Amino acid sequence: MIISREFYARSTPTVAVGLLGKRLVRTVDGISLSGIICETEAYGHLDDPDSHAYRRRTDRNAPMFGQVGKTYVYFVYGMHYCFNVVARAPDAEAGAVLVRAIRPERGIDAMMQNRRKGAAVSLADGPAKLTQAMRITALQNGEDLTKPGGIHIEDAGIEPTGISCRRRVGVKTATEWNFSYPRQTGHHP
DNA sequence: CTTGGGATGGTCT
DNA sequence: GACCATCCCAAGG
Repeated sequence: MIISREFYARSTPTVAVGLLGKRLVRTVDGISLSGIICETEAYGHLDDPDSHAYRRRTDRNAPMFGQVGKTYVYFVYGMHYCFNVVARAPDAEAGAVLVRAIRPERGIDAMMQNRRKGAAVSLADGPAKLTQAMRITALQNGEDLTKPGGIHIEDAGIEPTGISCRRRVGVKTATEWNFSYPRQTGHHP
């Protein structure tokens, strides 16, 4: 079942937690790539100095102010893309959830090729590794995640346990808006 | 295990 | 001109 738009019309941290255990599905070249979301990070608006949307609306961060349930993909460090889901409460102006890690399910061979890796380890356990494995680029910016097509998110019937909240990675603000849950056996993710 | 540096370019000041 | 919501590899404990 594809997740409907109402799911994304709640507070950004709530959606960040809610996305844990959901399945990210991407179809490219007729091949289905999928994985279970296991780490997310919430980014707000005026309440969040480290958010792209903190200062004002610009061409780049415009998706964070747009319709919820769509993607916000941006380019960083001159070579990487990060994949976000636009989500915010009805009374909020901007917000998005960075998906930092998935546990690959289908299309692992294709993901290894996309990542140029010979082994299925650490395929998508980082924001830029994830986009590389799933071939997500700026072309996917603004796509609707609530409809079948190139990319969508669906319920996987998983109820994550042992969710931990930590400070976000790579930013200054001490907001505990990073959410993850461990796999049943082994380490993170 | 941890630390440090290079790659590489768009965005905002 | 500085700053990145990063990754990878090499070197050191």
